[in-house]
Amino acid sequence: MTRWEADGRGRLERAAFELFSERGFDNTTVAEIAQRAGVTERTFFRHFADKREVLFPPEGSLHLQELLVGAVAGAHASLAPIDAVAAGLEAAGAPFQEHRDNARRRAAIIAATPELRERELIKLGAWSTALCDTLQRRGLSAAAARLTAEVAIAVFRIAFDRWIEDTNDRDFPQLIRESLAQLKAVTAGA
Amino acid sequence: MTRWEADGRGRLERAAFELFSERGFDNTTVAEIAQRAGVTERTFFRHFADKREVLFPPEGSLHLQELLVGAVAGAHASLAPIDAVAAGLEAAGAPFQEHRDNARRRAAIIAATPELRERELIKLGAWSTALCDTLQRRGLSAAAARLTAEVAIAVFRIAFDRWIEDTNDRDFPQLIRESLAQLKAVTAGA
DNA sequence: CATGTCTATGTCAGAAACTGACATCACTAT
DNA sequence: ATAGTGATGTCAGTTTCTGACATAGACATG
Repeated sequence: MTRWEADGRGRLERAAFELFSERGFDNTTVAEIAQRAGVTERTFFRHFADKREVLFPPEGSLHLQELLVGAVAGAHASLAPIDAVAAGLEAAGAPFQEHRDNARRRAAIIAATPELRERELIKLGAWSTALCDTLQRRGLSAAAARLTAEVAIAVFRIAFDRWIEDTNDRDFPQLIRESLAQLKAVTAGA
Repeated sequence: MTRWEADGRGRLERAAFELFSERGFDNTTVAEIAQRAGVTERTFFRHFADKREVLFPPEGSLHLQELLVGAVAGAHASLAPIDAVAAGLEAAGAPFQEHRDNARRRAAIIAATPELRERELIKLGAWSTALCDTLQRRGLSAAAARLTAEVAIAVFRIAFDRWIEDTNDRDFPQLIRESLAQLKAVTAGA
């Protein structure tokens, strides 16, 4: 038993999610989030570096990054980098499958606010950096690794957006494969 | 004669650039920028939506976006999309050539502060959207256009970073072509 | 059992980023 | 002349975020 209700951080995340959904990010103050979670505003800022960060908890983002990097690092050495990366993207995408409604709500919140889109972009940038390191460890040159990593993340974002918008319930890994195939077609040139 | 010194906006941009260079973005207040420019803090916020925006004036960003889009739209219809895009990227990159020192200083400021990197990413995202529209007007499917546009911007960013870091004074268009060639190699698969 | 340390939180004051409402004053058109 | 326009100043207020210090339960140690 602690002095306070357990999992203050989780309560803050849920309160923020609800309030952002109801009235939008801009029309929600940190004080309101804290109040709904039953803590102080100051406590909010001890858990999250800033107001946006509450939507990007490390459990989610870091975990996915590890899946991505792990799958790429573990892919058979004979695989071309781009195909090792494909395996990584599918691995990172798989966990979403069961949380589609939630993912959609979250995407809606983020899409509605430029500030949040900025944050999302830089989070994906971190994935790209991690992926780049991993690819270099697979023997790729720094230049090729950077390019591959950036393009891979672009493919992930596009596949994710398609998955969110998709009305036919196609599964995420499949959309990754399709996007990647389209990438190969598009870059093949004339 | 107006009541005030001319070009308050430009003075604010220059003052901000200097101060950010000298002491960094975080250690500079808007009040200080305004003071150096000889205006009020309130005036700053009438010219720029927020403190970061002063580093991303529309004259720069929008102009380049028009070069990019214009070159792609004007590229010969027989060109493959990816090659039309290559022409656009070179066109957008060309103006930098003569302002390399300035570009480098600016890049240093941005690289030093996550908040500014976020803003830069979203600005490039706008380029991507504009490019996507243009590609669709060239007859590309929405899906292929999005993919091509995102990848193109990734190539631009990478080429730009290489150009900034480059010690051999290679020119920007050339770096674009090299990066694009590398992209084709990397996506070709095994 | 007493005592001390650790950790998560509360309290408070304050800086800095931003916003809305209203005033001012040169310039411009009628 | 007079009225209107546009860029700025003034000022009060909200919101985000930070630093310093206090508090209370959990836990270990003697």
